[in-house]
Amino acid sequence: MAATKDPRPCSIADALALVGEKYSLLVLREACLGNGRFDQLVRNIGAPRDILATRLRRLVDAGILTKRAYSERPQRFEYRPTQAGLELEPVLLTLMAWGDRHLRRDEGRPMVIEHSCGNELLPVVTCQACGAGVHHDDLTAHPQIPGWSVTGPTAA
Amino acid sequence: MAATKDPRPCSIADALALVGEKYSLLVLREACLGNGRFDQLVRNIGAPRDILATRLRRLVDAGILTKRAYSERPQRFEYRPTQAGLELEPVLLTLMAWGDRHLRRDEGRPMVIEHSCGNELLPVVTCQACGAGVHHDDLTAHPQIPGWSVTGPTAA
DNA sequence: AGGGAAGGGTTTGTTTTTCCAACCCATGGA
DNA sequence: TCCATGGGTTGGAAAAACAAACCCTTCCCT
Repeated sequence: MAATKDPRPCSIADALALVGEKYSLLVLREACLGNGRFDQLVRNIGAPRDILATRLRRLVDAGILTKRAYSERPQRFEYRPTQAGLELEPVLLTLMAWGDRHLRRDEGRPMVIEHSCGNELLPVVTCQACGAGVHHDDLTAHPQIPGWSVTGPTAA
Repeated sequence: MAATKDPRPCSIADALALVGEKYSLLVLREACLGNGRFDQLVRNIGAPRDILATRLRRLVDAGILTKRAYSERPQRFEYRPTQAGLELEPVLLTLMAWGDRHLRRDEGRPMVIEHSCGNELLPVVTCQACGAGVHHDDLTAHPQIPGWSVTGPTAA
């Protein structure tokens, strides 16, 4: 049996250990928008400068951002998303859509994303195999690790 | 021009203000899995009990979870996702897939999700209008709020 | 040459959160 | 009766966030 004090092994938890700290995903948002300079990040995110510096180091170490000079003399830097960082963008888009739907029922949206197809982007999470939109009731969880079963309606 | 100290208005930031605190999304994960009892949450998440109690209050207040009794005498409670909570599940799935890809290249995955189509779920974020998978280069951001423009390759 | 200002941070000291362990209370079972 | 279970609350110590000030280099203006 699992020892009485370690949590469920989980990629969500692991991902959040990297990008789940306060401001981290907002840093990634700005980097994806092309606003990767330190003072832009400070202004657009509203985070304390020291915390931001800490987050940037972590995200660079994790391979989610890179720090590149956009000017030598004077040295000036810019943070850009790596491939791994760009692959987190769908998480941001999905979260943004959720916020638009549930937190802004009557206000306008602060940002609209246009897809290259010409329409406004409404992100939908689909099953790669069948293409259908994903809904809770269509899912069955299969824990791969002994001792970490699941009890509810999503159970294996 | 915007005052020198308020951040960009953003649904991602607003959503994270609700579910971005440490453990909140893991609570939702367990609730979605059907493990919504206090001691299950403590064990499966590994969070301090007092923090968990705080998070649960916040998530219930935010309308993401509901607290329902599964037994009177003795009173025993269970937290279940609301509709709004279920609609956050795609965020979790997308994050899990990212973690599986980037944080576990060589280990096995801790959990596999089966879709009702019979295949293993690989979540893909698509454009509702055209059905295509979403990639960074296909997106153009249109800020709706004067003063919050965007500079980079995703610019409007 | 002197005096900013911009950019990218670091330092210092204070306020919040987290964390851990212990405790509490009601019911139920041995 | 005594202990276990479930669902928390409490108190004190440790860690993190915060705000404001500071630092350093290079450019620009006069």
